[in-house]
Amino acid sequence: MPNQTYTISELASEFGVTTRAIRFYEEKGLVQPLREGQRRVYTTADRVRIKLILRGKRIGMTLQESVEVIDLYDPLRNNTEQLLSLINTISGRQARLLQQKDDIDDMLTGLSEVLGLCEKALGKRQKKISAIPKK
Amino acid sequence: MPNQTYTISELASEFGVTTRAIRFYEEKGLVQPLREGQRRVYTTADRVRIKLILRGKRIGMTLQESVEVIDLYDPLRNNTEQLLSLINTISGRQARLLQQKDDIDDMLTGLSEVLGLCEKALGKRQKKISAIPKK
DNA sequence: CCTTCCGTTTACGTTAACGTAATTGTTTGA
DNA sequence: TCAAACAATTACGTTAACGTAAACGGAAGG
Repeated sequence: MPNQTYTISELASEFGVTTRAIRFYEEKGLVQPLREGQRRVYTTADRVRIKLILRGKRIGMTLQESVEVIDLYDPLRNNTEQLLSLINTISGRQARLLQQKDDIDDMLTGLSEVLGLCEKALGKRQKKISAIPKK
Repeated sequence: MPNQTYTISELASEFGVTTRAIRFYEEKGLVQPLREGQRRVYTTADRVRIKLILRGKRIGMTLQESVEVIDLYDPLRNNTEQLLSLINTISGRQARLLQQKDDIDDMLTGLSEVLGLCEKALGKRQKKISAIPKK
């Protein structure tokens, strides 16, 4: 049943974004939902694209970069030169992603250290650590 | 010899950013270099801050977020409530970073698959793959 | 002395990614 | 039938993170 469709607000609430944002993505050509009269109708393919776009955003990519990455998947080239160029593009992306992982690991290491200090400083008086309500 | 100092253009070229960017960081209070007359003089501490800010940027953090993370390190709190709050903040950051790592891994997996297809499609005619000059 | 090379300040411009109305349908349940 | 809920279009506003240009100052070298 991948023939399911979605309304804009369904997708918006599923992904935790506004309908404005999704329409904006359409303005930018990132998705092209069908229409049922006036209303937009999103296919599962559209849904996946939006999901990938948001994944890109989470790691700091621009919308354009996200679509570039997404577009690496589809009409698989046959021309040799294009293939070589594609390989190059992919390698570049991979390198950046690995750099990002390193950055994240460094930051995680630092945070763990601070966390350790906190708990140590706290352990002198407390045994139970109750979570603080978010916000 | 951590008493070294740097000019703005030294740091700019070392980090591959413009002097304008570094001055902008100062405007935003992210660094506070000394002055030698009119000229800005950066200490190694300033240099580290800038480095951390740029690390944050690479993984999609805003400048504000970067300083927030940096500021988690310094005047280690003693108040219990503040410590608990700090632990919470750190936990939140860690969660986000782990999410980012997952996103990156997913993307890397996808890219590797496409890369595999490329090389397979290419292997039928080519043995040597010469790198394409950048841009 | 003059030019060239940093560096500084001030200030307006720009791009991305939406937010925020305002106005106008359309459908649907009471 | 009529208001409430959801959707669409149009258009101006906003924030972050600089870019770019103008105008000026010191110093170093030929």
